[in-house]
Amino acid sequence: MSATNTAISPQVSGPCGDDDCGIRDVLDRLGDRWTVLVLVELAKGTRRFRELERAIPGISQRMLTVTTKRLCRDGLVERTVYPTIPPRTDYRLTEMGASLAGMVSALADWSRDHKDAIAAARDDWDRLA
Amino acid sequence: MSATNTAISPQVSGPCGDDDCGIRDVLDRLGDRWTVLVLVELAKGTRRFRELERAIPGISQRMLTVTTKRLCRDGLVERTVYPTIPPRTDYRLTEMGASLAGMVSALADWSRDHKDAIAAARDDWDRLA
DNA sequence: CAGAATCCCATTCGATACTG
DNA sequence: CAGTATCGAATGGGATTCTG
Repeated sequence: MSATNTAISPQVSGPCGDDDCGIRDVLDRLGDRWTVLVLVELAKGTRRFRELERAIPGISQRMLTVTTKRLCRDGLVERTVYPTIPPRTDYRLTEMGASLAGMVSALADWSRDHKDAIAAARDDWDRLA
Repeated sequence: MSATNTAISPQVSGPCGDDDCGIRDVLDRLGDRWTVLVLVELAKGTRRFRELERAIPGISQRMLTVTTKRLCRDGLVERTVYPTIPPRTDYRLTEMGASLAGMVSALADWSRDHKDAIAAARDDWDRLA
């Protein structure tokens, strides 16, 4: 791998010259259907399993379990289990998770700013299909 | 739950309250295997089909075609065809595409800064598996 | 060179049912 | 409540072949 110079390229600040540095790991999570929504919801504060489920319409129990588990594995979310009856589990962002949520927020801002332009471009394209 | 206070939260500026605004459209593209790499390569300048293919090791002709086409459809990339023999096609970012590439760059920076921490978290998790 | 078309496998995800 | 387990459909993407 070329570990030489990322400083030359003017357009791209310091991302990844030839390979994908670590961005694929991140995008593989962000890219799936639910991770971002869970992240955004947890950015508002600590949530229980059931609260997340209700806050994210359409998510299945299975996918919520899978998604939160992956986030925990990556050190982005912390899980606290209270062995009460009925059981209770709290999910909250770690510091790193909150940091990522900030990035997601920026991306969400971008998306909102450009969603109309994207939709218009698609219309043009599809009309000429 | 309190649906009032997004202004209190310091981490999340103004993303999307309950739904996913337009961010899913963006992440659906960014999330797939090759879009980001094409974006990063085009951020360096105009590229021909074959140049992109060589610059992105492992991509198949099919996926390069599919990926560039999707980017064109979304108005992020412009295609210029020269009806010569042999044919020649130039790809370049639109203004909006360059803007998105900037976001991707920021995300790549974040990924690089945290990839070690993420890897460490995964190791910890997997060790207790 | 720059694709389009086809085949096929792997992964993802939704729905459902069951458990401590 | 907070999960786990299993199954089937849809999707993504690789390899290959063909064309202007």
